[in-house]
Amino acid sequence: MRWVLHVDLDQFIAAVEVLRRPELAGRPIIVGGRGDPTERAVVSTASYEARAFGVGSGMPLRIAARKVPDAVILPVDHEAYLAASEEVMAALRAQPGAVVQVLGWDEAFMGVETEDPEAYARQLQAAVLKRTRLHCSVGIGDTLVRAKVATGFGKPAGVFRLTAANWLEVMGSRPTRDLWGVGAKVSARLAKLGITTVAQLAATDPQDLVPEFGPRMGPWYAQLGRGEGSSVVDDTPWVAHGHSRETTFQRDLTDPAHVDEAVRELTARVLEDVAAEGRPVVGLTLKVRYAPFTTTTHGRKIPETSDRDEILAHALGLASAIEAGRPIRLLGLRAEMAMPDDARQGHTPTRSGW
DNA sequence: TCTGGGGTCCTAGGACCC
DNA sequence: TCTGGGGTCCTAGGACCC
Repeated sequence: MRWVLHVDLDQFIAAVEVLRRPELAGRPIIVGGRGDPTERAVVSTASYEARAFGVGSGMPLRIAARKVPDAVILPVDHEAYLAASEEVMAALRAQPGAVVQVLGWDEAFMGVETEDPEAYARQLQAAVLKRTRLHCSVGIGDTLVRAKVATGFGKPAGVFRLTAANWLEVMGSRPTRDLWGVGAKVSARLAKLGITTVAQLAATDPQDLVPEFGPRMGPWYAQLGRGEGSSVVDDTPWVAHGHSRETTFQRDLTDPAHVDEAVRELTARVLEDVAAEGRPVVGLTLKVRYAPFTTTTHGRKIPETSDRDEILAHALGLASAIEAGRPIRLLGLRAEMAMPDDARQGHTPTRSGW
């Protein structure tokens, strides 16, 4: 029988840090920014020991440090995590008959053919541990959504199966927020319609959600409530649509000359990534976060080009939309690239494809 | 209390064309 | 004075994920 497995590394970033510094094992570890809790930055990952103090991803580093007085605070080291990730994915691909769809540094879907998915999962965990010294949890499902949600029940280092047979029994009484793809905003809008639990969402007529969420998202949420959707694991290599870079300024920017300089620098950084792929740029989007917390974007399609000066001129053009004198906390620039004709759209299963 | 950085996809509404 | 209907393309903004 065909199964979907979802593999998720346990506290991945913190675990990688412990591998190269074994003396940190068992200590509360917080990884974020440049590792300096006096700077503006957020937590990338906290070890289980730090999570016990109420620290989690996305929390301002300053606050996390305050919550855990004797925490070990480390800078983010992308290269190290990428290298570890590649070893993990290689271990997954080495499994018998596995189709592997990478979702991020620390997670992947696998399509496998087996009569005993739990045994397959256990063997997989052992193989990953042997090759990388990292622990992972595995969700087993008959759809991508069910496998993904199942993993949460397996953590840490466990295995959990979620299928049509036990979906409502396990998930029915839980809040819609626990679903993959339902965040704070959507769960609030569902609640406004009287839908607060997964069971209630599962029982909703898909068409009834169209007025609130539109023709695609409405029916998709109803389907999500039932745990249904695609069960196809797709290992087509991912082709990025674009690349972006952001900078949070330690002190808010007000001088237009500094803004101009920041845009030039962002453009250069974005073009490093773009140039490495050798595909021309077809659009630019400038993101501006004014202090304290208003974010706006200014985008434009541009005539296809790889010329740095041309791209820079477009970026500076977008920057002219910035409100003069208003303090700026963050600037981001995204470059959209021309897509090869045969490229798959997106690396994550698309909402419509689920 | 102060909110990263890298992505993807969907929707609304305006501009424009026939 | 009252201003179609359908279609496409584009930008802005929102939402979500890791």
